[in-house]
Amino acid sequence: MANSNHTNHGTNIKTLSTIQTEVKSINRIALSVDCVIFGFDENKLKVLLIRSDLKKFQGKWSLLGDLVDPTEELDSAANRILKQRTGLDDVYLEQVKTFGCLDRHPAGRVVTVAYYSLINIQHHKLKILDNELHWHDVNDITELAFDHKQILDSSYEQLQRRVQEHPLAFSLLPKKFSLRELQNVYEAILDTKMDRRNFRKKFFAMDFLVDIDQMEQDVPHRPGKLYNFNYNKYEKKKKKWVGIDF
Amino acid sequence: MANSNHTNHGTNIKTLSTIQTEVKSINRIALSVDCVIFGFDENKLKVLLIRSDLKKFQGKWSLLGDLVDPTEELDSAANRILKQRTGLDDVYLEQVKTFGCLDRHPAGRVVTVAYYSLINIQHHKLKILDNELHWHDVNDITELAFDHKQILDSSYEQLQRRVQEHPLAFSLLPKKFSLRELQNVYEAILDTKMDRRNFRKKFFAMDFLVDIDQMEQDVPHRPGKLYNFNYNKYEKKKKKWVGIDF
DNA sequence: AAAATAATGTGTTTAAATTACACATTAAAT
DNA sequence: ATTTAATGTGTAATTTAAACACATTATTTT
Repeated sequence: MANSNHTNHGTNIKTLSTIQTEVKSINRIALSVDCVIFGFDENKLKVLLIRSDLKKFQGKWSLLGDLVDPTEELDSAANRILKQRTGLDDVYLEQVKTFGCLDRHPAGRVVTVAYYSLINIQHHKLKILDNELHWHDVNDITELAFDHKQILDSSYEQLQRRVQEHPLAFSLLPKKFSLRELQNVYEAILDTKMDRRNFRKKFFAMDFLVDIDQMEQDVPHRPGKLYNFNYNKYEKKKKKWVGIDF
Repeated sequence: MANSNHTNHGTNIKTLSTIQTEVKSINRIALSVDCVIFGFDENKLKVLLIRSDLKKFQGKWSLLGDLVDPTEELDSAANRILKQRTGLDDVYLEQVKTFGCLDRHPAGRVVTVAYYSLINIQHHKLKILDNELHWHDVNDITELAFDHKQILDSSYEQLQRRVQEHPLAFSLLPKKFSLRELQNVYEAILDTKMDRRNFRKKFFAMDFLVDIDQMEQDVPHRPGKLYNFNYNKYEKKKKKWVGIDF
């Protein structure tokens, strides 16, 4: 933003650049961050929700969010919420979109910046326990408090797009995973079935999987081999793609 | 956002749901919208910039933006800026990302929601004239006021991604266009050269171009045929794609 | 008026990527 | 020892993308 104040098309345009000291209090707006926390369990894509305790949304579930402090970075606010709710640091976090409908919050104008994050459910299973937090199947959610269903939908769509072009799926899995687990993640996120042979072929061709020479443990069937994802190699080789298709 | 106030991991979490009436003034933040206005001229991708009149950024160029009024929708603010600066309604507009670095604005904490828009330069050429607005080659920009270079880069990257999967390019062209012009747009945005025959084949195969049985006028060479893009047909047939590639 | 110019317009061949598809192997469970 | 249920692997067919050259048309130049 920020510019000169010209008269243009008969409209007097005053902008931030004319404000030399501070933005007037009357122009300020409450800002929040909402986190769509995705997990993967029982071959389903899950999202972590909390019961709303607002009267207006009694009994409804909502995303995890909080106001942004004026001295706090947006990403820091998102990370703070994740740490508070899951106990996890260093989770995959990506901004999705900002939602600012005038009537989206009963407390008045609250603009919210949506993030989604991908976590490994096993890593924090112990930390939910009590309270009103629960994992929900993404595909079973029909209604949420506020405009959170809309935020969830946008986030899920962005996840579906991004997971096809970036190595996100691994953030939902343990460091060691079998190809079957990996395929299950993709099938859950993209809501589709894939051919096992072609799936394996594709990933082996990419050459980012490291055979760590270990097998699955405690599975009720023939154990599969375990792999790591080599992020360093990916960072070096990742492709810039060009193609038109719609 | 919005939830209960639990004690969790030793941290007392108070959130919006505890605020029944209104968010405290002290928690509010100035919010702006910045528009990256893309155009296409002389076979180059252009962006509309204005000279900053902030002392701190004297002589520097900046994006077009303004504060969001607390009673104004985010999209409305973006449309208002576009209308003010270009005189255009109904332009293609897409939210990119929200930038909120603590020190991004000298006037204090100002969080800005970035949008990019695609307009046909010819349609409003008359309206810039005076004032400090100018079109700049996207690829020649090395520095901008505020964090606007970063905003431009993010917007340009998003445009490059989206233009490959959605029919955005047509928003930069007149309703009637030749295949050569269309290819020039893609080559400018993606910064690449394409084979003319394969390009035409691809678009004819998509079957969204309507031959309007007219030829280019006043071109200093053999005129090409003119086409429309059939948005209705596209909306009906657009594909949901599934594939993994990174 | 004729020749030169500079762009449009079109098909085929080759290579690469994706899809479809079936059977042997291994460890666990019975 | 047998059954079960998953892992693990290769090839052929199809589709998609890439490479590539020449005739055509309107304009411009001579």
